[in-house]
Amino acid sequence: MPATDPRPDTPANPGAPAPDTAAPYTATPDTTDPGAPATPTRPHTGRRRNEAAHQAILDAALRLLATSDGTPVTIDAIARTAGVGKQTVYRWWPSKGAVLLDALTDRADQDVPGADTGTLRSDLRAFVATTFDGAQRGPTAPALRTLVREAARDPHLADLMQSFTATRRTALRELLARGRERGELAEDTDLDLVVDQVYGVFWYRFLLGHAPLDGTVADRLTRSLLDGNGR
Amino acid sequence: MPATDPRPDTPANPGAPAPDTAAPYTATPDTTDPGAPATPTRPHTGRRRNEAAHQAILDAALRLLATSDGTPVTIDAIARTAGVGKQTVYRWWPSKGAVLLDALTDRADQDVPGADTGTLRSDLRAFVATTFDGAQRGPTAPALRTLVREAARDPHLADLMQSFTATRRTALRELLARGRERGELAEDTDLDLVVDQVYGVFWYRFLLGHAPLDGTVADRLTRSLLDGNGR
DNA sequence: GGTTGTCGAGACTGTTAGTCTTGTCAAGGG
DNA sequence: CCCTTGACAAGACTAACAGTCTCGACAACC
Repeated sequence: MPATDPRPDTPANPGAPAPDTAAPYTATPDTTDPGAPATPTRPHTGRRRNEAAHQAILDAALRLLATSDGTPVTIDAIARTAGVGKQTVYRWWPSKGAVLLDALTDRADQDVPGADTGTLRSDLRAFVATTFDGAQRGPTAPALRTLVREAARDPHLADLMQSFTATRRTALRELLARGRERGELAEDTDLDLVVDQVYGVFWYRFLLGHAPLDGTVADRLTRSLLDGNGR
Repeated sequence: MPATDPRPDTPANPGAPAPDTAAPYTATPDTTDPGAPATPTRPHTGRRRNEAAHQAILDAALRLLATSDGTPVTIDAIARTAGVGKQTVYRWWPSKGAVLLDALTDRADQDVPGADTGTLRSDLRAFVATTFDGAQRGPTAPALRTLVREAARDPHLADLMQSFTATRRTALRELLARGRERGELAEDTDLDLVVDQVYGVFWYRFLLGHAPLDGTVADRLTRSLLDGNGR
């Protein structure tokens, strides 16, 4: 995504054919440039960026990320799988982590569930359930787990991930603030703590995998947050 | 608890070169184990283990762990700091992670707060506050953070850490079960979920450091868990 | 004195992130 | 038509680091 892409001109052409294997993608496919670039700051000299290679790298990264059994994904493997030189990867991304995160966000549905269903309880329940579900569907789960593992050692990636997750944290916080304004939460509720209870449980179970993260748990967590467990 | 180092001159314990001290993972220096492990098959020949080196390694590891600014602690650095050969480290610990965890647990007060103060609320409050406090006092915090970062890439260490934390998880669960039997928790309470809410928040905030983990938060979390936030 | 096993020191292997080099190829500009 | 510019694949290279292996010395016991 643009956040990690140092290039000023984004082709904005997401419908790339997405080569499935290590096919060398025929370096003469495009482009005649559909539509003039938005800001032609400079007439641009030299060979143009190979968009097919760009996508091939992201695809390869995501595929490796998804099938990695816990072992770290290497840049060499990504480049080889994409049929691309290593330098081509480093020309467009500053670090391995940036490639990985970009690969994940390139495909992950970016819909942050913040719908207003009328009551805090159902809003919260939906948010939690969607979060739990979304992280475990498709190739997302192993990819995300690998990504976090990499982030533990790569401060650059850790930063990127934090701003990535901040979006969702904010959405949840606003959902809660809405409920508090409606009087569905005690006025002295520490919203940040509630947010951290949700995401704390989520990441804790997601990463350790010692307990489920399903609809039942989403229900119980919602109830616990709103009603407590005492009596 | 550590050391005990009976001077080698008086082998009250004839064989078994020192796995009786702090060494849960038992590097098994010799013996090829298929025989009876408890009985010393041989009266021990050869030079004895240098207990000073053992402690020097643990001390060096803890010091590096505590002063590490996020960068991983290397075995070379530990050995050099301890004035010890690298092989001496690997003779007694199976991996870097094992050394690090041992260094931490060697010093960390192992008191798991499970005292029965009479009411679930105060038990829980004390447990949470002690957990929050204990992790942030002294050299523990940076060491623990580094350890988790290492564990993210080292499955062996991840295992060790999981059994290390299991003790505390169990203590908390029993504390909750006691309260439930007393009727202070709803009978259908999902104890594991409550445990994960506590430790989820703890680790989440501890590792990300985006929000405090102090007495006030401990109070609020306890209240949230027991009474909920809704109204 | 002989055997055994530890010691410090450090060379060595294998892996990986990231850089640099080389020869090539596409897109302009003159 | 050639020349400059910059992307490209391939792969050599550097720098870390975990973990292994070897060596000569040394200590404890027979």
